[in-house]
Amino acid sequence: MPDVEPKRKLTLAAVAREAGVSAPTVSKVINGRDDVAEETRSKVMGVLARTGYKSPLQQRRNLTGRQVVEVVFDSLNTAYAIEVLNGILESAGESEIEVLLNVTGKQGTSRLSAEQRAARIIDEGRCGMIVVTSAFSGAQLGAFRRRGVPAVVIDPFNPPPAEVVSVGATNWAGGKEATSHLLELGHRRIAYLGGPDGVECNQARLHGYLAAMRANGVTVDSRYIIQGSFSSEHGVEGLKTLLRLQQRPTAIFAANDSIALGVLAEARRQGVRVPEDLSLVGFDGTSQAEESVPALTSVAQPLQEMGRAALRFILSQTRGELLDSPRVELATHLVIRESTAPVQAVP
Amino acid sequence: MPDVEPKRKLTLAAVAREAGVSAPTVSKVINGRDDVAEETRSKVMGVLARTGYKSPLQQRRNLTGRQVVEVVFDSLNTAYAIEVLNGILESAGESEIEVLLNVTGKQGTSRLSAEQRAARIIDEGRCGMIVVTSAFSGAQLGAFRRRGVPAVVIDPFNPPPAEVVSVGATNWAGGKEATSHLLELGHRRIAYLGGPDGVECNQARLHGYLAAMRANGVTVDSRYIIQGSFSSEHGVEGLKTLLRLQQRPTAIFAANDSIALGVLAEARRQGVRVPEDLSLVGFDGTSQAEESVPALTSVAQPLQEMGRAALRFILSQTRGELLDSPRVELATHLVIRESTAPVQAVP
DNA sequence: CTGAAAGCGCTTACAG
DNA sequence: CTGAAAGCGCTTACAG
Repeated sequence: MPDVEPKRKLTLAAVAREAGVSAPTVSKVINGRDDVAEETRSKVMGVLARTGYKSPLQQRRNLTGRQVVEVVFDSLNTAYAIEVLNGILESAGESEIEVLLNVTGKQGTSRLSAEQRAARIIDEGRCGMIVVTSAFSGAQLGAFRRRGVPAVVIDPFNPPPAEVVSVGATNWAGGKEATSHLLELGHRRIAYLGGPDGVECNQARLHGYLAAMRANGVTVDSRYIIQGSFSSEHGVEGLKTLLRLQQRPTAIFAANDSIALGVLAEARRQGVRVPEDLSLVGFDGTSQAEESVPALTSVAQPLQEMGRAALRFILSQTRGELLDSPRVELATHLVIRESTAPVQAVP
Repeated sequence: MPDVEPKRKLTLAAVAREAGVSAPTVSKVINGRDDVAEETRSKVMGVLARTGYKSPLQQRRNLTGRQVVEVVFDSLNTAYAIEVLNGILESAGESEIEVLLNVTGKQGTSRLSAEQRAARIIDEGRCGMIVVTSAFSGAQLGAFRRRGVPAVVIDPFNPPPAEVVSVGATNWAGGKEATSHLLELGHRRIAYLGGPDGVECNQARLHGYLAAMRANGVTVDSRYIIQGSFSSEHGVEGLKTLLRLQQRPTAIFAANDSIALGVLAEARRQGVRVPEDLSLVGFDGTSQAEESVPALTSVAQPLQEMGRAALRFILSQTRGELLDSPRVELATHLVIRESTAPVQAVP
């Protein structure tokens, strides 16, 4: 006989009845008055927990107020960030979740300490937090977990503590695929224009590149590896440096599309033709790569899907579900466009 | 004798007394019921605003949380939107206001009616709403105002009702300046690749163009005016159409940078050199214009500043201040880069 | 469209 | 400590 009582609204009075005390007594327990016998208090607390009583204020919040997830970016000035954000927003729209957006800028993690922020998130009944590229240290992320705030990190700069869920892409495999593509086109002098040295996804891409080179028995000239930042400026400067070499590379694998577009712009200024004189592969697969002339061959990350996955994981954690793995990597795939071609006869 | 009555808590009943109506009536106004005479409603609204009445829920909320402003975009897929958003976020950060982000997509104004949305905004103690490019009809915006939700519109597609504050740029003056620049370079065959026909800022830019042409005694060939959408595809198609004309234009004024970049990409494919064969001016002054090759001459809008201004106006309204004008236009300015040059000897 | 009356759910003041 | 009674502030149902 299933429990199909006509579900009346759960009031303080009902809790009182259930607990065998008066309404004022329940009120006192809820409001933390101290003029309640310890035995009475725990009896009432038990009923409150069991029935899941919510004050009208809380009920109201759950009715009108939709759940809110806090999303923190270090910056919104990249196509990468926008696509991830769009994925989160789209997914949030479907789940009727609202998105509170925070951009911390380079100065790091804004004025609030991790503790203050965690307290606020709990206080205001938010369902969790998504952190995109850095902005929080491992220690800070740990603090969230300890306070019970569901948190998911997308492409963390450093490996997060084991108990924090993180979402990324198969950067190593992507780097390997990009480089293999160039090798298959006959290129051997392939340069790598990387992002910030210590950042994990950059390292993974670099090592994918190295793995492909090694697997093909190609020795890497160390001057062909130039780490820097994920910016078009780095692409511009990187190409300038590479063109000054005696042995110019015939192909460049750039660690993201911004770098690649910087290379493309500088190549045009220098009269270096892409792909005739120089093949070029980017990473990210942003719309910019598609729209450039020549259109850029690039390793596409499922950025929107990463945003969507992050939100999904927040919701799972909110529901108390356990995730299979604290680290999820979504597959990248190489999109071949116009910026890569077979190597020319080497002079 | 200053008014130093012992400040009793401001209740709904007190507001009713003050307004000379009953408590139920005030309750109806607050909850947006429609069975209230317009006159009564405005009388009560006046007292509510003057006394600064807050429902118990709101009172509670002001104690715990920070203020939240809701920001609604139709899409986040343009550099334009990102820059406006960054302006809002920056300004919000300084004022310790949080930003709730909503993207409605093309389907229009999401699942919620204006009434529901307004109710939710009030209910959750949000301080107002910024709407960027469309997403709400004039009638809907009016509904917000009637419910007392401070609202500011940035670049509305249609002129909003008089009582709604809107922020934009001097589109007409900008269009005129762009066109004058081309005229000064000796161009006479100047085409206009516009955005959606009915959208106000596009019309203003078009009429700025027409005004400059007329002021210089240049007759406009109607085939040189092609309205479409604010997209690079429109630039691509527009240039194709223009190149099929017997009398090709020597210059194009594109209604935004995306269109201009579409023109640039197609020009490169067709072997049309910019600026030697074709001068090109965009509008918006986004970073894309700066980074393209050749760098794009463009009418810069102070997009970040527009975002900042919108948030400022929300806060003024929240404080009950009256604005000097319901419409604010920030100045545009022409940034001359590499995509414009003196007209060549005409064949 | 308005408001007197009844109602709701929680809290307060206080007698026991 | 407890709870009957009064109170508070808002909302609902409905007569006019």
